[in-house]
Amino acid sequence: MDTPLREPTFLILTALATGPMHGYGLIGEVAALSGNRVSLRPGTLYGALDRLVDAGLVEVDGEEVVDGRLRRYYRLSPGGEATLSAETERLRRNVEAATSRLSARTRAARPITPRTAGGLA
Amino acid sequence: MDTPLREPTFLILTALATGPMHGYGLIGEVAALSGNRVSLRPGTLYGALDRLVDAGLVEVDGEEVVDGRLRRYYRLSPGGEATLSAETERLRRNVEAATSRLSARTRAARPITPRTAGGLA
DNA sequence: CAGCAATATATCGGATACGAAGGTATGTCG
DNA sequence: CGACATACCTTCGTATCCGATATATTGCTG
Repeated sequence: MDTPLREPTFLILTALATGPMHGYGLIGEVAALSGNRVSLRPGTLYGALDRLVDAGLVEVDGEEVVDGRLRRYYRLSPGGEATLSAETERLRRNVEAATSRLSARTRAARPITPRTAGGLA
Repeated sequence: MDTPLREPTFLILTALATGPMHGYGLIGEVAALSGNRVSLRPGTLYGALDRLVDAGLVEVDGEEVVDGRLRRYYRLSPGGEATLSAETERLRRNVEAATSRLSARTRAARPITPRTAGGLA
Protein backbone atom coordinates (compact mmCIF):
# COMPACT_ATOMS: atom_id res chain seq x y z
CA MET A 1 0.00 0.00 0.00
CA ASP A 2 2.85 2.38 -0.62
CA THR A 3 1.17 3.90 -3.64
CA PRO A 4 0.09 7.38 -2.61
CA LEU A 5 -3.52 8.17 -3.40
CA ARG A 6 -4.19 10.79 -6.03
CA GLU A 7 -6.67 13.52 -5.40
CA PRO A 8 -9.79 11.91 -6.98
CA THR A 9 -9.24 8.66 -5.08
CA PHE A 10 -8.56 10.50 -1.85
CA LEU A 11 -11.76 12.52 -2.22
CA ILE A 12 -13.80 9.40 -2.94
CA LEU A 13 -12.61 7.83 0.30
CA THR A 14 -13.25 11.10 2.12
CA ALA A 15 -16.80 11.27 0.78
CA LEU A 16 -17.43 7.67 1.82
CA ALA A 17 -16.19 8.42 5.32
CA THR A 18 -19.51 10.17 5.91
CA GLY A 19 -21.43 7.00 5.15
CA PRO A 20 -22.37 4.69 2.30
CA MET A 21 -23.12 6.37 -0.99
CA HIS A 22 -23.88 5.36 -4.55
CA GLY A 23 -21.68 6.12 -7.56
CA TYR A 24 -23.58 9.00 -9.05
CA GLY A 25 -24.05 10.53 -5.61
CA LEU A 26 -20.29 10.46 -5.09
CA ILE A 27 -19.85 12.75 -8.08
CA GLY A 28 -21.97 15.38 -6.38
CA GLU A 29 -20.44 14.84 -2.94
CA VAL A 30 -16.86 15.11 -4.20
CA ALA A 31 -17.77 18.28 -6.08
CA ALA A 32 -19.30 19.68 -2.90
CA LEU A 33 -16.40 18.93 -0.57
CA SER A 34 -13.88 20.29 -3.04
CA GLY A 35 -15.79 23.53 -3.52
CA ASN A 36 -16.89 22.57 -7.02
CA ARG A 37 -13.30 22.43 -8.20
CA VAL A 38 -13.09 18.68 -8.78
CA SER A 39 -15.78 17.22 -11.00
CA LEU A 40 -15.41 13.44 -11.15
CA ARG A 41 -16.00 11.89 -14.55
CA PRO A 42 -17.61 8.48 -14.79
CA GLY A 43 -14.42 7.00 -16.19
CA THR A 44 -12.46 8.24 -13.20
CA LEU A 45 -15.14 7.26 -10.71
CA TYR A 46 -15.79 3.69 -11.74
CA GLY A 47 -12.17 3.01 -12.53
CA ALA A 48 -11.25 4.20 -9.05
CA LEU A 49 -14.10 2.29 -7.38
CA ASP A 50 -13.06 -0.93 -9.10
CA ARG A 51 -9.50 -0.43 -7.92
CA LEU A 52 -10.59 0.42 -4.39
CA VAL A 53 -12.89 -2.58 -4.14
CA ASP A 54 -10.13 -4.75 -5.55
CA ALA A 55 -7.71 -3.40 -2.94
CA GLY A 56 -10.23 -4.00 -0.15
CA LEU A 57 -10.53 -0.35 0.82
CA VAL A 58 -14.15 -0.08 -0.26
CA GLU A 59 -16.96 -2.62 -0.15
CA VAL A 60 -20.30 -2.83 -1.91
CA ASP A 61 -22.89 -1.98 0.70
CA GLY A 62 -25.93 -3.14 -1.25
CA GLU A 63 -28.22 -2.20 -4.08
CA GLU A 64 -31.46 -0.35 -4.24
CA VAL A 65 -33.90 0.52 -6.99
CA VAL A 66 -35.26 4.05 -6.93
CA ASP A 67 -37.70 5.01 -9.67
CA GLY A 68 -36.62 2.03 -11.70
CA ARG A 69 -32.99 3.09 -11.62
CA LEU A 70 -30.41 0.95 -9.89
CA ARG A 71 -28.34 2.46 -7.13
CA ARG A 72 -25.27 0.58 -6.06
CA TYR A 73 -24.04 1.71 -2.67
CA TYR A 74 -20.41 1.65 -1.62
CA ARG A 75 -19.05 1.74 1.90
CA LEU A 76 -15.64 2.42 3.43
CA SER A 77 -14.04 -0.74 4.81
CA PRO A 78 -11.98 -0.75 8.04
CA GLY A 79 -8.86 -1.00 5.88
CA GLY A 80 -10.08 1.92 3.81
CA GLU A 81 -10.59 3.98 6.92
CA ALA A 82 -7.06 3.18 8.08
CA THR A 83 -5.63 4.03 4.68
CA LEU A 84 -7.53 7.30 4.52
CA SER A 85 -6.29 8.15 7.98
CA ALA A 86 -2.68 7.39 7.07
CA GLU A 87 -2.93 9.31 3.79
CA THR A 88 -4.37 12.29 5.61
CA GLU A 89 -1.43 12.29 7.99
CA ARG A 90 1.00 12.10 5.11
CA LEU A 91 -0.67 15.02 3.37
CA ARG A 92 -0.76 17.00 6.59
CA ARG A 93 3.01 16.66 6.91
CA ASN A 94 3.53 17.78 3.33
CA VAL A 95 1.27 20.76 3.85
CA GLU A 96 3.14 21.75 6.98
CA ALA A 97 6.52 21.45 5.28
CA ALA A 98 5.40 23.55 2.33
CA THR A 99 3.71 26.12 4.55
CA SER A 100 6.74 26.71 6.75
CA ARG A 101 9.06 27.02 3.77
CA LEU A 102 6.75 29.37 1.97
CA SER A 103 6.34 31.61 4.99
CA ALA A 104 10.10 31.66 5.56
CA ARG A 105 10.46 32.78 1.96
CA THR A 106 7.97 35.60 2.35
CA ARG A 107 9.60 36.80 5.54
CA ALA A 108 13.06 36.91 4.00
CA ALA A 109 11.84 38.54 0.75
CA ARG A 110 14.26 36.25 -1.07
CA PRO A 111 17.84 37.45 -0.44
CA ILE A 112 20.81 36.37 -2.52
CA THR A 113 20.58 32.69 -1.59
CA PRO A 114 23.88 31.85 0.10
CA ARG A 115 24.99 29.00 -2.06
CA THR A 116 28.32 28.76 -0.21
CA ALA A 117 26.50 27.82 2.96
CA GLY A 118 27.45 24.18 2.48
CA GLY A 119 25.62 21.45 0.66
CA LEU A 120 22.99 19.35 2.27
CA ALA A 121 25.15 16.42 3.29
CA MET B 1 -2.77 24.82 -14.56
CA ASP B 2 -5.69 22.84 -13.28
CA THR B 3 -3.67 19.64 -13.22
CA PRO B 4 -3.08 18.84 -9.56
CA LEU B 5 0.52 18.12 -8.68
CA ARG B 6 1.47 14.59 -7.73
CA GLU B 7 3.42 14.03 -4.58
CA PRO B 8 6.95 13.87 -6.07
CA THR B 9 6.39 17.09 -8.01
CA PHE B 10 4.91 18.81 -4.98
CA LEU B 11 7.88 17.83 -2.85
CA ILE B 12 10.33 19.07 -5.47
CA LEU B 13 8.70 22.49 -5.42
CA THR B 14 8.64 22.42 -1.64
CA ALA B 15 12.34 21.62 -1.50
CA LEU B 16 13.12 24.42 -3.92
CA ALA B 17 11.15 26.86 -1.78
CA THR B 18 14.11 26.86 0.61
CA GLY B 19 16.46 28.10 -2.09
CA PRO B 20 18.15 27.00 -5.32
CA MET B 21 19.33 23.43 -5.39
CA HIS B 22 20.83 21.03 -7.90
CA GLY B 23 19.20 17.85 -9.12
CA TYR B 24 21.05 15.30 -7.09
CA GLY B 25 20.74 17.46 -3.99
CA LEU B 26 16.97 17.46 -4.44
CA ILE B 27 16.90 13.70 -4.04
CA GLY B 28 18.36 14.02 -0.57
CA GLU B 29 16.27 17.02 0.37
CA VAL B 30 13.01 15.41 -0.69
CA ALA B 31 13.93 12.28 1.24
CA ALA B 32 14.65 14.43 4.29
CA LEU B 33 11.45 16.46 4.27
CA SER B 34 9.33 13.37 3.72
CA GLY B 35 10.96 11.52 6.59
CA ASN B 36 12.81 9.16 4.24
CA ARG B 37 9.56 7.82 2.88
CA VAL B 38 9.83 9.24 -0.63
CA SER B 39 13.04 8.44 -2.46
CA LEU B 40 13.11 10.20 -5.81
CA ARG B 41 14.50 8.21 -8.72
CA PRO B 42 16.49 9.93 -11.43
CA GLY B 43 13.78 9.18 -13.95
CA THR B 44 11.17 10.87 -11.79
CA LEU B 45 13.42 13.78 -10.88
CA TYR B 46 14.61 14.84 -14.30
CA GLY B 47 11.30 14.11 -15.95
CA ALA B 48 9.57 16.30 -13.40
CA LEU B 49 12.19 19.04 -13.66
CA ASP B 50 11.85 19.16 -17.43
CA ARG B 51 8.10 19.45 -17.08
CA LEU B 52 8.37 22.14 -14.40
CA VAL B 53 10.85 24.20 -16.41
CA ASP B 54 8.65 23.79 -19.44
CA ALA B 55 5.63 25.00 -17.46
CA GLY B 56 7.60 27.97 -16.14
CA LEU B 57 7.35 26.94 -12.49
CA VAL B 58 11.07 26.33 -12.12
CA GLU B 59 14.03 28.09 -13.72
CA VAL B 60 17.65 27.10 -14.17
CA ASP B 61 19.60 29.18 -11.69
CA GLY B 62 23.04 28.48 -13.12
CA GLU B 63 25.68 25.83 -13.35
CA GLU B 64 28.70 25.11 -11.27
CA VAL B 65 31.53 22.64 -11.48
CA VAL B 66 32.47 21.01 -8.20
CA ASP B 67 35.29 18.45 -8.30
CA GLY B 68 34.92 18.17 -12.06
CA ARG B 69 31.24 17.27 -11.77
CA LEU B 70 28.62 19.54 -13.22
CA ARG B 71 25.95 20.84 -10.91
CA ARG B 72 22.90 22.41 -12.48
CA TYR B 73 21.01 24.56 -10.03
CA TYR B 74 17.26 25.04 -10.19
CA ARG B 75 15.26 27.81 -8.61
CA LEU B 76 11.57 28.33 -7.90
CA SER B 77 10.04 30.95 -10.21
CA PRO B 78 7.41 33.44 -9.00
CA GLY B 79 4.82 31.40 -10.85
CA GLY B 80 6.12 28.26 -9.18
CA GLU B 81 5.81 29.88 -5.79
CA ALA B 82 2.23 30.88 -6.54
CA THR B 83 1.40 27.40 -7.77
CA LEU B 84 2.96 25.77 -4.72
CA SER B 85 1.02 28.12 -2.51
CA ALA B 86 -2.26 27.34 -4.26
CA GLU B 87 -1.58 23.59 -4.20
CA THR B 88 -0.82 23.77 -0.51
CA GLU B 89 -4.12 25.49 0.15
CA ARG B 90 -5.95 22.88 -1.88
CA LEU B 91 -4.31 20.06 0.06
CA ARG B 92 -5.00 21.79 3.33
CA ARG B 93 -8.70 21.88 2.53
CA ASN B 94 -8.70 18.22 1.61
CA VAL B 95 -6.89 17.34 4.82
CA GLU B 96 -9.39 19.30 6.86
CA ALA B 97 -12.36 17.67 5.14
CA ALA B 98 -10.95 14.18 5.67
CA THR B 99 -10.00 14.90 9.27
CA SER B 100 -13.42 16.16 10.28
CA ARG B 101 -15.19 13.25 8.61
CA LEU B 102 -12.86 10.72 10.16
CA SER B 103 -13.29 12.16 13.64
CA ALA B 104 -17.06 12.27 13.22
CA ARG B 105 -16.89 8.59 12.29
CA THR B 106 -14.88 7.68 15.34
CA ARG B 107 -17.22 9.61 17.63
CA ALA B 108 -20.36 8.00 16.22
CA ALA B 109 -18.89 4.49 16.09
CA ARG B 110 -20.73 4.04 12.78
CA PRO B 111 -24.50 3.87 13.37
CA ILE B 112 -27.00 2.59 10.83
CA THR B 113 -26.40 5.33 8.23
CA PRO B 114 -29.80 6.88 7.54
CA ARG B 115 -30.06 6.19 3.84
CA THR B 116 -33.57 7.61 3.66
CA ALA B 117 -32.29 11.04 4.61
CA GLY B 118 -32.76 12.28 1.06
CA GLY B 119 -30.30 12.46 -1.80
CA LEU B 120 -27.86 15.28 -2.25
CA ALA B 121 -29.80 17.48 -4.64
C1' DC C 1 46.89 0.70 -12.15
C1' DA C 2 42.57 -1.78 -12.26
C1' DG C 3 38.16 -1.96 -10.12
C1' DC C 4 34.49 -0.21 -7.44
C1' DA C 5 31.70 3.24 -5.05
C1' DA C 6 29.81 7.81 -5.01
C1' DT C 7 28.39 12.03 -7.33
C1' DA C 8 25.65 13.89 -11.03
C1' DT C 9 23.78 14.11 -15.29
C1' DA C 10 20.26 11.96 -18.78
C1' DT C 11 17.11 8.52 -21.37
C1' DC C 12 13.99 4.58 -22.25
C1' DG C 13 10.03 1.36 -21.44
C1' DG C 14 6.37 -0.34 -18.68
C1' DA C 15 2.63 0.31 -15.38
C1' DT C 16 -1.14 2.95 -13.73
C1' DA C 17 -4.42 6.53 -13.00
C1' DC C 18 -6.86 9.93 -14.82
C1' DG C 19 -9.96 12.45 -18.13
C1' DA C 20 -12.98 12.82 -22.25
C1' DA C 21 -16.28 10.78 -24.77
C1' DG C 22 -19.60 7.55 -25.75
C1' DG C 23 -23.10 3.77 -24.77
C1' DT C 24 -27.36 1.60 -22.31
C1' DA C 25 -31.59 1.97 -19.71
C1' DT C 26 -35.47 4.17 -17.19
C1' DG C 27 -38.63 7.85 -15.73
C1' DT C 28 -40.42 12.67 -16.31
C1' DC C 29 -41.69 16.78 -18.80
C1' DG C 30 -43.38 19.39 -22.87
C1' DC D 1 -42.75 11.06 -29.19
C1' DG D 2 -38.49 13.70 -28.36
C1' DA D 3 -35.58 15.79 -24.99
C1' DC D 4 -33.60 15.71 -20.59
C1' DA D 5 -32.01 14.00 -16.08
C1' DT D 6 -30.63 10.07 -13.38
C1' DA D 7 -27.66 6.11 -13.03
C1' DC D 8 -24.96 2.57 -14.55
C1' DC D 9 -20.57 1.08 -17.37
C1' DT D 10 -16.74 0.85 -21.09
C1' DT D 11 -13.10 2.20 -24.23
C1' DC D 12 -9.20 5.09 -25.60
C1' DG D 13 -5.56 8.47 -25.25
C1' DT D 14 -2.41 11.02 -22.32
C1' DA D 15 0.48 12.10 -18.41
C1' DT D 16 3.05 10.83 -14.61
C1' DC D 17 5.76 8.00 -12.22
C1' DC D 18 9.11 4.27 -11.31
C1' DG D 19 12.80 1.02 -12.34
C1' DA D 20 16.56 0.16 -15.01
C1' DT D 21 20.25 1.65 -17.69
C1' DA D 22 23.93 4.73 -19.64
C1' DT D 23 27.70 8.21 -19.28
C1' DA D 24 31.45 10.84 -17.03
C1' DT D 25 34.53 12.16 -13.26
C1' DT D 26 36.67 11.79 -8.71
C1' DG D 27 38.44 9.10 -4.92
C1' DC D 28 39.33 4.95 -2.39
C1' DT D 29 41.04 0.31 -2.20
C1' DG D 30 43.55 -3.87 -3.57
